[in-house]
Amino acid sequence: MKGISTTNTRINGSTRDFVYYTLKDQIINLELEPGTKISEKEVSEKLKVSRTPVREAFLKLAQEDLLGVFPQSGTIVTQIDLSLVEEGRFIRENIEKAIVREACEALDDDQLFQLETNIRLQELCLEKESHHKLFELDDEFHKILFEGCNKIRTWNMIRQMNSHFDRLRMLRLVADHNWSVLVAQHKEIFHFISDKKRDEAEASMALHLKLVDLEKGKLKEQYPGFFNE
Amino acid sequence: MKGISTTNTRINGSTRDFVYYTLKDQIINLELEPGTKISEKEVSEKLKVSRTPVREAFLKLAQEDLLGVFPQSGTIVTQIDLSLVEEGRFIRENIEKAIVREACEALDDDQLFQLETNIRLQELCLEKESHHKLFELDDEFHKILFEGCNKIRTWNMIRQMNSHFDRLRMLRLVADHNWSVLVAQHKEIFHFISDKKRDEAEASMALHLKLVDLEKGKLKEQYPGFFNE
DNA sequence: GTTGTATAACTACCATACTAGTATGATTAA
DNA sequence: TTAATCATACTAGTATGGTAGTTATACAAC
Repeated sequence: MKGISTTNTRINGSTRDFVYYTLKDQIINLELEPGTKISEKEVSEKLKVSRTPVREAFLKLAQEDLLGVFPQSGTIVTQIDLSLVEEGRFIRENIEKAIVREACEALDDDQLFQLETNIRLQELCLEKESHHKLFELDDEFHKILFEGCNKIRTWNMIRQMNSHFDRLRMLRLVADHNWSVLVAQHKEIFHFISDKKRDEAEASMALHLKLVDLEKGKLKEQYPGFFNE
Repeated sequence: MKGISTTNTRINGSTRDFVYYTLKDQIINLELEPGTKISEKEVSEKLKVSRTPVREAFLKLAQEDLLGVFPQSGTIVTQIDLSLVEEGRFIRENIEKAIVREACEALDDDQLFQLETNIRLQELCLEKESHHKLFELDDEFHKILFEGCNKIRTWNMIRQMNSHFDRLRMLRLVADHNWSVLVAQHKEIFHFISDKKRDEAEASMALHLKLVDLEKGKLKEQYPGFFNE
């Protein structure tokens, strides 16, 4: 039961979404560690809601492979599955390579400005060492690209598909490896886009999304028990 | 309420999944036409189950954008959204181009044989004019490629993301346009794979997934009311 | 010590009752 | 005739009770 916060601030209107976002946050941030056993009843009591919305939140999280539901038995926070991480990465790489090419043509001045602003904020996070915020800005950066290409639903799909990838990203930030590389790459991608250098932008993006890959093994050593197999 | 079958054969164990697959089938097959209004209570009575599993099936279908749920108001089968179709197609194209390249190396003899068998069956469907079966075989063909590359979950994700695309594919088959082109393309892709011609395979796949695109407008004219905007 | 079994304490699943919004249509007033 | 209001009949959202299946433990037999 450890880690389930009781702060009751509803982000969204519906109870179901409130439970969903609360749990997802805690899972991605690894406050709810992989392997932790949880139950509908337990969560419903902690969050002071009935079991129905909790159950529905569980279903959604199970679809993202963040929870493993075993009928009549129990529910656990899944371990990080490296082959799932790889599939997520594979999807992101191939989609975003195409996106970044399109972005070279599609982005308007306002969106380019948004990217620039975003990068500045990332640099600020480097100084302040606030990795949570950096995590969000990283997502935001990529999201802007998808918005510019009118493919926001594609982005949402990727986000759903990449929960395992996200937990690894979070680990990487916490483990305090070179954040600056990440920001530098964003910067590079931005410049290639605004210069409309499609091939370079694509290559840079591909490299960017291979970063995590390299650190997989290291992280698995550092945090065994978070991983399966 | 038209179109909601009452045959009570459980494919899967859980009531929830039974409801989910029943409804999804009917939506993709356009038995439940876009725009149709349905309600939890109505479906639960027809299928003789309680509202809870129906509700949970609704949630899942809503996540795939096949149902639009309006709180305290009602639920409808969504219209086919061409921009969603395009996003689905975009994803498939970029992922499957990468997959088919990998497939040139990754597929073993057994899997190549599976593809060959599949194509034979497709040809049979051409003669028999059974478009439902052809639809399934089409999916199966692509699925084999993903399996061969150890990316089955990527395929599942794509399937989820492509419900709108699927409805258009179904329309295309029903509207009885040249099915033989489709089968011929599968054949071509197969040969490029077994000959390990990566570039040609990729190009062929890209073309294959652009087919639907061309017929969009035609189908929209033929079936207005199925589409939004 | 090991194995088999009964049982008690869980679990998620499903059914149903209740709540609170929303749309609609009749009624009334202008 | 038109516009506003209220009653009513819907809807999905939430709460809760009961069921059937699983797991773990205690204890008996070997």
